[in-house]
Amino acid sequence: MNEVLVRVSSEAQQREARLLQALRDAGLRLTPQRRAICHYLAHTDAHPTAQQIFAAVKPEFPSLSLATVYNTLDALVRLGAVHALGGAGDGAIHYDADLRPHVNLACLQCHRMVDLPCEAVADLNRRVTAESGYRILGARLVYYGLCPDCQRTAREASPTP
Amino acid sequence: MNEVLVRVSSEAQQREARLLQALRDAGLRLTPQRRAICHYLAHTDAHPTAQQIFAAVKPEFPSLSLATVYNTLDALVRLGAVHALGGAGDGAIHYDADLRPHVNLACLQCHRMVDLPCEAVADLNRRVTAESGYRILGARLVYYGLCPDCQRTAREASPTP
DNA sequence: TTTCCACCTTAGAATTACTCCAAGTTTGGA
DNA sequence: TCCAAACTTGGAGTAATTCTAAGGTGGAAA
Repeated sequence: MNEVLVRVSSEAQQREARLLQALRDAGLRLTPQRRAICHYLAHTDAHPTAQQIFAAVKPEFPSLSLATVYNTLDALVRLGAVHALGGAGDGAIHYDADLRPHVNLACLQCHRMVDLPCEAVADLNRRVTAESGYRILGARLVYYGLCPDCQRTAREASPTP
Repeated sequence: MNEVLVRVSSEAQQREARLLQALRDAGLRLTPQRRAICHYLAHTDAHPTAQQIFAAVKPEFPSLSLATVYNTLDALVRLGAVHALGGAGDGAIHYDADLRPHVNLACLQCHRMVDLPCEAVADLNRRVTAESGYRILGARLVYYGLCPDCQRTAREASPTP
């Protein structure tokens, strides 16, 4: 196992510990279902929807209900432990347990969502902090559009730039 | 009528003209329904959902169909003439005809949300467009934190920064 | 360790936002 | 004016999310 993989694994474990601690601190119970949901959220780089989380955790808990997934996600979002990213064009909400400042890119056609590390985000953070008078605790930056692949598809369909 | 109202009205008229021109330029037809939807979008400061637009325009066009609203909004978003803002917590998509760069500031304590005009947003837009390879059609930039009033309240309650 | 109850999970029905479709209507160029 | 392409409409259909009532369980207190 190389250095990068070790570091990534460590980050995921830290994320998982942070999610569980947030639930504990709020006086909420750590049921096996909630632990499994937090584990999956912390260890994925995708930005899964509630349905995808349900499908991923279901094999481990065959009795798992969608309502439990929604309940847990709602709690984590209200505690500020995960970010809810909506409007990817598929009508679903995507969840992101990575709270470090970054831009999310959502494709309105294929509905995939990816991260974009961006130096300009730090600059925006500084300016918003300085100009707003707010004590900034977090940010959700989502850009919507067409990914390179879907732009190519659209151009082939209608050759009007 | 004072100077501010005149200026606001002028901006709304410019927005409306821009929306209609975008449809014309794309070779789409300017039906009365589409004109009414553009008029409402350009003259509201709220970020209405498709349902709200439908309810607002319906009195003028009793035969108006929701499908027409969605069709028109879809065209305007694809043309980049309005921004689609998802994930407001209500599962619906909100539309914004104000393309000027700004961020939303949400206070976690008093739950008020305000706009912050910010030059740095234009810079971020440029960088995201250049670095991502995406065709950007919209964005939702939300910062969470404590507004000045609630910071003062929090300091008085627990004097540990 | 045992008890107990407030909180949690579950299944399925209900709600809501949005999309699809076929038929009738209208726009805007020729 | 004429007409084909584009648009509108109403209703049915799809998918995400929320609600509800009944049974189950985590974890603090005894």
